[in-house]
Amino acid sequence: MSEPTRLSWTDVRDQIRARILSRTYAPGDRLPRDEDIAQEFGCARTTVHRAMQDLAQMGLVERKRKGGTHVLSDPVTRATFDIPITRCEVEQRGAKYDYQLISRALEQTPTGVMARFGLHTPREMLRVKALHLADNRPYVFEDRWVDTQSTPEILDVDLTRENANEWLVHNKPFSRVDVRFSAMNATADNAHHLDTPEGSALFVIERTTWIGSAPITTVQSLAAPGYQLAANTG
Amino acid sequence: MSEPTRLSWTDVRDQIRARILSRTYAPGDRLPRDEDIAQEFGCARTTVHRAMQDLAQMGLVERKRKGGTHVLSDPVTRATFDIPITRCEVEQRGAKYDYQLISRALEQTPTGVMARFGLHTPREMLRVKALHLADNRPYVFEDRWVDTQSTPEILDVDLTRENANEWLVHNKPFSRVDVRFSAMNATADNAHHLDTPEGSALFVIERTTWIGSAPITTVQSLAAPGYQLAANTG
DNA sequence: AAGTGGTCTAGACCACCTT
DNA sequence: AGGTGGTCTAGACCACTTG
Repeated sequence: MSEPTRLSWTDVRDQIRARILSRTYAPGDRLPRDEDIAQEFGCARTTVHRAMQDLAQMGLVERKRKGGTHVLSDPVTRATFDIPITRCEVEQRGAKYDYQLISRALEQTPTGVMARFGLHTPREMLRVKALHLADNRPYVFEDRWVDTQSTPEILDVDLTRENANEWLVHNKPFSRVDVRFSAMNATADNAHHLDTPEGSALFVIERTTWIGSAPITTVQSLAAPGYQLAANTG
Repeated sequence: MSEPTRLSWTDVRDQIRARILSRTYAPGDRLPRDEDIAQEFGCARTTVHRAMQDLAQMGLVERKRKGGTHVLSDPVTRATFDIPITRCEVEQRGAKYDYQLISRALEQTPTGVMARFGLHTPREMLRVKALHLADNRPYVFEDRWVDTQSTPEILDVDLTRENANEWLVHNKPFSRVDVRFSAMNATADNAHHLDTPEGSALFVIERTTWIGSAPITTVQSLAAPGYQLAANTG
């Protein structure tokens, strides 16, 4: 007798997904209750729950207590990106990594930086500009602000030798992060550091972190032309 | 007696995360076995498992059978983005949405498009250029290729009235998607459609979909200057 | 008020990976 | 070979939210 192996939650997930793709469950439809699906597949309700949890996280269905499970009618594409330490990113491309400190100074935060942190009053922070190189070519130019109230230790770090990006990642855990992507034309200053014509289109990553509600750092990373960020597969 | 309420998996997750943030469990460290943690917290192993699953997905720890659970030593920032249907995006900003078809023609795929699909030989596809407007101002210019082998129905759609973006999302489910972000300078043609100076930095979203291994569509969306994409919070 | 998803438990077995 | 995470089950109770 060919007894079928027991269904796993991924099997259930894939079957349900197939039904959604084939419009057996069409956009907007309400799916059967977990318990009924469990009965149909001959598995425990927990297994169906695990499958549904995954589908909900992928953005395929929406689940509400009492409301049941519905196929989203205007599906969104959900993509996840990993933003590694710049050195790791460079080395993973098989390139030689180098780092140059460009400037380091205490400055009052301008309104743009205050907005990123959600602050209403200016504050003195450490501003650090630095360049990351891959195979001796400019790779990413970063303009960073570090809050010296939450992170006074940064003042003692020799940033000519140690990279603020890595020092923070290794020494300053954060509890909240905000990430934004955009594009901008290189200013004369940017262009100079990145060795690219003024006005070049640069890919911009803005990353701001907090510990609790206290600001830690915000950084605007400008990637040299040609930079492309790919979503995680899977 | 104040009997503490039973621990939920989110409580366990938050406690473990706090220990990681406070370096109780430092980067590279191996965490205790799930079962030991369960005993410490006085809960079932399943509950610890659920908590760990979440931490692993956040990119804070790595789990391996037999190898145990380790705190990642080079943590990555993981961010999730939702890319909605353009109309929804515009309407959610409280703006009026409009759409204009710019061109529609059968063309041989150039090498760039073949590469996005992973094809080795050129193929004739339907190329559709269109403009999305918010409050009568150009918002996103899209340059799309639709595979007429997998999606012949597209040839019968009146794209002057119906928007290829939405038609595909509602009628052509996909099983795999690739998303990439970059930046580029507006060409004369782009600049004209987006009503912006030539050379403006444009935010670029490339989105390619397949059903099984068959290509469906690939689209390069160029956002008007000022566009910014924010990661999901939470 | 009642229906539905969310979670917890305890135990069992499986599958992968390191040693 | 053995240790660890991964999953399944069956049952129970809880919590949200809709009618």
